[in-house]
Formats: sequence, C-alpha cells, structure tokens
Amino acid sequence: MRKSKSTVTPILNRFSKFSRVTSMNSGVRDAVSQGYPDKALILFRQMKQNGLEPNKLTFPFIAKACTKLSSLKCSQMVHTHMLKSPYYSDKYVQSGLLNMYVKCDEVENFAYAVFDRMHAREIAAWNAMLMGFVQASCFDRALCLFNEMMVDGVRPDSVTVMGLAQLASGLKDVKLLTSVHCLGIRIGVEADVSVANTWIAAYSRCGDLSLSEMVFNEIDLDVLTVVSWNSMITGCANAGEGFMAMELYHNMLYGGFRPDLSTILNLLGSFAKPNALLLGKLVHSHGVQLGCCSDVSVLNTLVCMYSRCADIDSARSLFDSIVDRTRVSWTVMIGSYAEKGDLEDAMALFHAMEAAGEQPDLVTVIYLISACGQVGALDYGRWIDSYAISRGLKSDIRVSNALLDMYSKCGSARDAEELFSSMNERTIVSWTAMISGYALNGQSGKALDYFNVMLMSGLEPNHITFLAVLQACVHAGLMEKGWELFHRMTELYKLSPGLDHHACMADLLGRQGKLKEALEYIQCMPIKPDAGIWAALLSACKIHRNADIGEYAAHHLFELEPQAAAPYVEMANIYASTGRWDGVASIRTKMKSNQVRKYPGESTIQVDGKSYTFRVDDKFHPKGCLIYEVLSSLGLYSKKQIDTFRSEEFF
DNA sequence: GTAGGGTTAG
Repeated sequence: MRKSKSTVTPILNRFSKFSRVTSMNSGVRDAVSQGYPDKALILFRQMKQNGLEPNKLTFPFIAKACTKLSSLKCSQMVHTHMLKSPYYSDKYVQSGLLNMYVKCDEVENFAYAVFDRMHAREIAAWNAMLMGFVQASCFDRALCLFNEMMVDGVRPDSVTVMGLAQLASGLKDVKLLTSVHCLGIRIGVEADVSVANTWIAAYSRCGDLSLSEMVFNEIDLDVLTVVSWNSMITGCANAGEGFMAMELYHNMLYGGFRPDLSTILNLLGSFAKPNALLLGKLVHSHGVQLGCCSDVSVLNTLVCMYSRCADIDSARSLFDSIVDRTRVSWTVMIGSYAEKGDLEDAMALFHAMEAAGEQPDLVTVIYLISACGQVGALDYGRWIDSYAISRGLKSDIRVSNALLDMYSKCGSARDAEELFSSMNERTIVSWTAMISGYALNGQSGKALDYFNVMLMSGLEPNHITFLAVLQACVHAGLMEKGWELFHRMTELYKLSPGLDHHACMADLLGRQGKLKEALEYIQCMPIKPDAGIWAALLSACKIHRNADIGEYAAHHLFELEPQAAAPYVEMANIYASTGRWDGVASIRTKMKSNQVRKYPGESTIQVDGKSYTFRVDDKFHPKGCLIYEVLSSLGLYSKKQIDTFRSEEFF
C-alpha cells in the first residue's frame, strides 16, 4: 500500500501539471483571439511563476500575441524563453517566431536571421518572410526570395500571390502586377475573395482603377465581402474619384452590406478636399449612426477631412473633443495649421503635444518644416532642424529632403548646400529641392549646373525636376535652353507636360516680347489653359505694353476668376501706359459692376519669433521712421518720400 | 486546439 502511494502521487501531480498547462494554453489562445494580447502575456508570465513549463502549443499562441502587440521588447522576451525550451526547433514555434519579428518591423535583421536558420521551411515561412520584405519596402529582397522559393521547388499558394501583388503595387509596376494576376489564375486561386481584394487594392495603387473595377466586377456575388467594397472604395478615394466612391457606397448599402469602420475611414478619404464638405458631413453622420465615431482613427480622419475641406474650426473643435488623442491626432491637427501656412498655431499645438507627453515623430516634424518653408520662417526652421537631430529623426531622408526644401524656399542657399553635401543618400527629391531653390532665388546658372550633375549621377528627372529647370530658364530668359529642356522632357523622358510646364513656356515667350507666339502657344495647348497661364501672358503684355493681346488675356481671366482683383488692375495699368484712358474707365466700371474690391497686398516677416505684417508705404510700425531712413540710405526710398511722411506726422 | 493572408487615417 505505502509503496503504491509513493508512486501514484507524482504521477497525479504530473497529470495535474499537464492539465494546468493545457488549460493555460486555452486561456492564452482565447485571450489572443478575443483581441487581448496583453492578457495572453500576463497568463504566460503566471505560467512561468507557477513553475509550469510551456509546451509546443504555448509558444505559437504567445508568438501570435506578440505579433498583435508589435512590440520588439515583448518579442525578445518571448524569444529568450523559447531558446530554453526543448520545442525551440519545432516548425510551428519557428514560424511563430519569424512572424513575430516581421510584425515588429524587424525584418532585415531579426526575422531573416530566424528564417535563415530554419531547417525545414514550409510555405507559411516563405510567405511570412515575403510579406515581411514587402511591408518593409525591401522589394528587391522580396523578389530574390521569391526566386529562391521557386528554385527550392516550393509551390506558391494564395498567400504568396497576395504578397506578390503587394510587392508589385509597392513598385507601382502594373506589368508585374498583371503577371502576378496571371500566376494567380494559373494556380487556381482567383476565386479566393481575399486574393481578389488584394488585386483591387494593388491595381488602384498602381494607378489603374479600371483594372480594379474589372476584378471587382468579376467577384462572385456569393463571396463578395465588405472588404471587397472597402478596397474598391479606397481605390476610388486614392484616384480622387469621390463621386464614384459615393456611388459604390450607395450600391453597397443597397446590396444589404453593413458598412464597417474601414468603410467610413476609406470614404472620408475621398472627401478630404475643398467643395466636398457636404458629402464629408454626410459620411460623418453615417459614421455616428454606425457607432464608428468613438474610434480614434475615424476621429483623426474626420479632423483631416474637415481641415482639408477648409473648415478648420470644425476640425479643431473635433480635435479638442478627442479624449484619447494619439500621436496621429496631434499630427493631423498640426498638419492642418501647417498646410494653410499658420505656423504660429502649428507651433503652439506642437508645444502642447510635448507638454501632453506625446512624442512627435517624423511626420509631425515634416509638417512643421514645410510650414516654415511656406512662410519663410528661417529661424524656426533652423530650430526644428536641431530638434530633428536631437530626436534622431534627421537620418530619415524624408526629413532631410523637407529641410532642404525649407532652406531653399527661405532663400538660404548656404544652409541648403551644407545639408545637401552632408547627406549620405540623395534622391530625386533632394536634387529637385536644390534645383528649384536656385531657380526661385534667381541663380539660374547654378540650378542648371545642379541639374547636369544630377543627370551624370544617373538619376532620372521627374516632372517636378523639369518644372524647376524650366523656371530657372524663365527667370534668366533662356529661351533656347528652355525649349531644349522641354523637348528633352517630352521626347526623351516621355513625361507629359502639365499646366505648370506650359505656363513656363508661355511665360518664356511672353517675357521675350514674343506675345503673338505666346498667345498661339496657349491656344494650341493640349490641355485647357488655367488662370495662371493667362495671368502670365497678361503680365508679359504689361511689360511690352500690348493692349490688344492683353485685352484678350484679361477677358479669359475675367471669365475664369471674376472676383480676382489683380487682372483688372493689371489691365488698367496697360491701358494707362498706352494712353488709352477710355479703357481705364471701362475697367473701373467693370470692377464696380462685378463688385470687385482691391485689397492691398501684404507681406509678413518674422523677427525673433514674432510676425510683422506690412503693406506698401506702411506707416504704422513704431520704428517706421528708422526703417525708411535705412531704406533711403540703401537707395530704395527717396528723401522726398520720407519728408512727406514726416510732414504728415506719421511717426 | 497549432502557421502565412485581404480594406486601414497623418
């Protein structure tokens, strides 16, 4: 009896330990599947504290919890536990580990190290690695991996096809995407609705919405899901097809589908532009009805929508109402101010963000930098530069490019050059920022030099680069060079010129006094000329005192923008300079009948962080007298004008 | 009871 008791107890203990591990496992599994990954980790810790050894089923669950948390710290903690476990080399444990690192954005080092060491790689491991490279934008490595996979004789499945579709859309390569599409059909996964959904999104990201539509329309109605509708709506939103998005939304509701949070999120993206406020508000109200508007990502998108629809007050009050503001909430609101050039409010909110304990990231910083460039606030710009350094954000090329652009726009070639030469990596954006900086500040020769060096370095110019060099030609009056570049752009690089490029060419002709040629050029343009182009022609007519062509240009401007005062003033000046006083009078009546008022232009300058606004002949600054004295000593203002102000006792 | 996946704001 005694003997049997002593052997039975440890067996019982072991049995209960086993069953406790099993029940812990199901607890962990349930926590993960119900969306509480942190709870799963707490259970895991309790297991260890109670001396229960995790088994080969525990680790894949725990790995899944880590993938949901996307926390490198947790993943590494779990990894060390796995290393001590006898199940470490189990294929599912290894797959879980790999996926954990992929989701923490630790693809190149950690995830690949795990993958590289795996003995038997299953399709799931290949897919996880492929997806990882794609999500990390390592497209070349993703392609190599796929090749390796083929060489190893692993047959691609539906998930592989989805990974490849995302790869092609990341490269914006429609050709590659169509071959992926063909592969999908060949291996027979085209009926899988998830695969089709990926294709819809991928084609729209490649800029081919009609192919997205084709895939969408071919999906069998029995398998069509909300995600399919959402993908198609996102495609429309990204293509700027707001009405098409709304139509789809309507059909979706009509078809009995219940929109979800993503539907609202994606739809709102379509209306984040001026003149779309009404539709935006409609979707907002639908979001409220569906109960999506307590979600912080929807709220952030709403703030963005209102601000882009030029309703910044609604955006701000919505932002103020958000209880759990995230980094993105703050950034959206800061970006709203920054985009309209309101640096003061943007900076105020930025300081409030820091005070609230939220860490600004590179997007926040880029918005602030661009606001500085817009208003010419070099001091603030430099301060944000050093701030970006202190936060380790300047190593990102996007931040450096934004700084380059800002220094160029602020006219500080020295800062721009210094930064440019210190950069390890330079993209087409970096070069274009430099070129356009020189072009804007009248150093056309340098702009063209930089352009040539850039070409020698093997980079391919885009339409913005060409705009910058054309502007350089306009400023220097380099007619032949301008035409040569224009032809190079269209013929060699196959870039179709936009309104801005055409405006440069018309400007180039007009400023040289070739007004008739300029007019003919505008009339023969393949796209409809906008107000900017007519305004350029009108100002050329002013320089060369040509009232006839000027009248023609002004006529178009009055049609396009009847409320803009500048063309009336410009035309009146042309009449005056050619002695046609009847014309001056007719403009005056026209302004009256169209109820146009000319407000004086204003300029803003920042000194020591304070903004000063001033106008022509402004007499309101407390140190006005001194300012005009300095201007006079520089030969920019006559003694007589100063005396006039003095006599009027303005100072 | 175990893996890899579709839409997703700045």
